[in-house]
Amino acid sequence: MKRYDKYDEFNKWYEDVLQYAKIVDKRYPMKGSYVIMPYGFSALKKMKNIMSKLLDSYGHEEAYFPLLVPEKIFKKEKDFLKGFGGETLRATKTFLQELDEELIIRPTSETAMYPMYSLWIRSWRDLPLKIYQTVNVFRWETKMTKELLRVRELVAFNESHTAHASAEEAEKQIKEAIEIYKKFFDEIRIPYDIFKTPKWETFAGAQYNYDFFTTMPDGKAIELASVINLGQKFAKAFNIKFMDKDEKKKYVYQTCYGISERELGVAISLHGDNKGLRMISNLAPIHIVIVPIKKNNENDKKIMIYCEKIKNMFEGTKCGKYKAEIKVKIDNREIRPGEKYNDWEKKGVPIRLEIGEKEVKSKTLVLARRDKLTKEKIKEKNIKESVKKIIKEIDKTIYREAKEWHKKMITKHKTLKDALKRLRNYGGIVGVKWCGDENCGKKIADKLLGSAIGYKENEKVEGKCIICGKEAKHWMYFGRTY
RNA sequence: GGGUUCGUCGUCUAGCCUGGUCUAGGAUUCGAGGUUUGGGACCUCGCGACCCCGGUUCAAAUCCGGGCGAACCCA
Repeated sequence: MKRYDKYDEFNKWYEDVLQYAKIVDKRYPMKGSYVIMPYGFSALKKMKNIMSKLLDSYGHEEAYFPLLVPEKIFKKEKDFLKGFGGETLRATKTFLQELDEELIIRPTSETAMYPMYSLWIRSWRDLPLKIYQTVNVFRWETKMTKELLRVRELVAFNESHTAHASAEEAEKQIKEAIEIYKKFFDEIRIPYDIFKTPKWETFAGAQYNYDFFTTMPDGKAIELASVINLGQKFAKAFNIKFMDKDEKKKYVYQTCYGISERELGVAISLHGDNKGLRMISNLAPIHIVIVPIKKNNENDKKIMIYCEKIKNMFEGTKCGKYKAEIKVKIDNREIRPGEKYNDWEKKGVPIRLEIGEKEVKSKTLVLARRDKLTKEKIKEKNIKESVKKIIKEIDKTIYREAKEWHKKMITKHKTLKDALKRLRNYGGIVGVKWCGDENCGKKIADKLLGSAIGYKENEKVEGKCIICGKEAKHWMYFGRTY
C-alpha cells in the first residue's frame, strides 16, 4: 500500500485515504459524481444530524421542495440567473419527445422555494418563516472536481431559507445563522474564520454575505459555509408580500445559508494523519473496535465470550453533546491481528481494544488510541470510564492540532511582496491593508494570483492601503481557493 | 482562459521510442486450499487489462487523426 504525506502530497493523500477507508468510490463513470460508500455515508449522516438538530433548536422547520424548476421561474431574478446560469443543467426532452416547458435542475433552491413562499406568506403573523432542506443539487463544474470537496452533484446540500418582516429582523437572522454555524463547526472540530465577502464576490442576487473559511493541508483556502442576506431582491422578483400591522403590504426581507458534504471532506482532511483517517467521536461510524487475538486452541471460545461481554457493557452508552451512541464492533475476521490493526487505523476508529488469552486471565484489556497510536493496559472494571475519558481526549488532541494548523495558516503582511511570497511558499490566507475600494481589492487579488476572501468586520487596522496609499479601512484577506 | 503530460487486470505498474518475440509481464487485491495468528507473515493454485471511434500496415497496446477522461504547470 502506497503512503503519502498529508502535507507534501495532499492530493494523493486525500484520494488514497478516501479510497482505502471506504468513504467514497471515485470510479463512478462520470466526472464530478462520486459514490458515497456505507462507512462514509454513516459519517455523513451523523454530520447531517448535528446540523438538523441545531437548526431545529433555533426554530427552523424541515421541508422538501422539488428538484426541477420551470425555466421561466428560474429566470426571474436576473443577478441570480447570471451567477448560476452557467452551471445549471436544463432538462428539455425525453427519449421520445421534447418537453412542452423547459425545466432546470436546481443548483440551489431559491427558485423552487420562493414561489411557494409568496403563496404561504400573507400576514406579518406568518413571519418569520424559517425553513430548511437537505437535498441534492447539481452544479455543472467545468474545472477541477474532487471527491466531497467539489462535485457536480452535491448530495447533502443543507440550505436554510428565511423570510422576515423587516431589515433588522433579517440582520438578526444573519447573526443567528452565524451562531448556528459556529456551533456546528465546533461540533465537527473544524477551525474557521468568518469574513465579510467583498461586494464584487457577493452571492448572486444578494445584498451581502459572510463566509466561513479554513485552510486545507495543501495550503489552499476553502469556503466552508455562506451566510447570505438576500435583502428584498428575490421578494420583489417572486412577489413575496405580507400585510403588516399597519395594514400596508410590504415585501419580505430574506436570508439563506447553506453547507454540504464538503464539510465532511474538510473534516477528514484536517483531522487525518499519514496513517489515514482519525474520526472524531461526533462523526465516527464506529467508536471502538474489539480485536480478538486467537491461538486456534480451546481458549478461543473464552476470548470471544469476553469480547462479547465487553461489547455488551457499552450497550446504550452515549457520548458527546448529541448523546450519540458509542458504537462497538468486534472484528472476528479470519485474518491476522496486525492486518486488523492497520485496517482500523486507516479507517480512523478512535479506540481499539485487543483481547487475547492474557487479558481474559487477568480481566484486563489492551487499549490502543488512534490519536497518539499508543497502547495501555486497562482493568475491566474501569473500561467504561476510561473509554469515555479517552474518546474526549482524542477529540481534544485532534481539534488542537487542527487549530494549531489553522492559526499558522492565516497571516498578515506589510507588503504585497511578502504576502505573495507567503502564498507561494506556504499558501494559506494572507491579510493586507486595504482602503475598501473595489479596484484596489481586485488589483491585490491579481497580483497575489489568488482571490479575495473578505475582511473581518471587527478587526481594527491602522495605516495605508497597500495599492493606492489612502487610509486603510480593513485588513483584507486573500488566498488560493478551492 | 493558455500550455504540458498521460490513459494497460479492482489498484499500482512493465511493455510503446525502434509495429511482429504480447497467447501482454510483475506487485498487490480478490477466490480456493494449506500454514499461521500479540503489528500488514508465508506457500500452492486460480480469476483478472491494452479508454472509445477511425486511419496507416501483411501485421497496431505500440504509429497517425479525432473523441472522451485524468494529472500537472502557467495566467
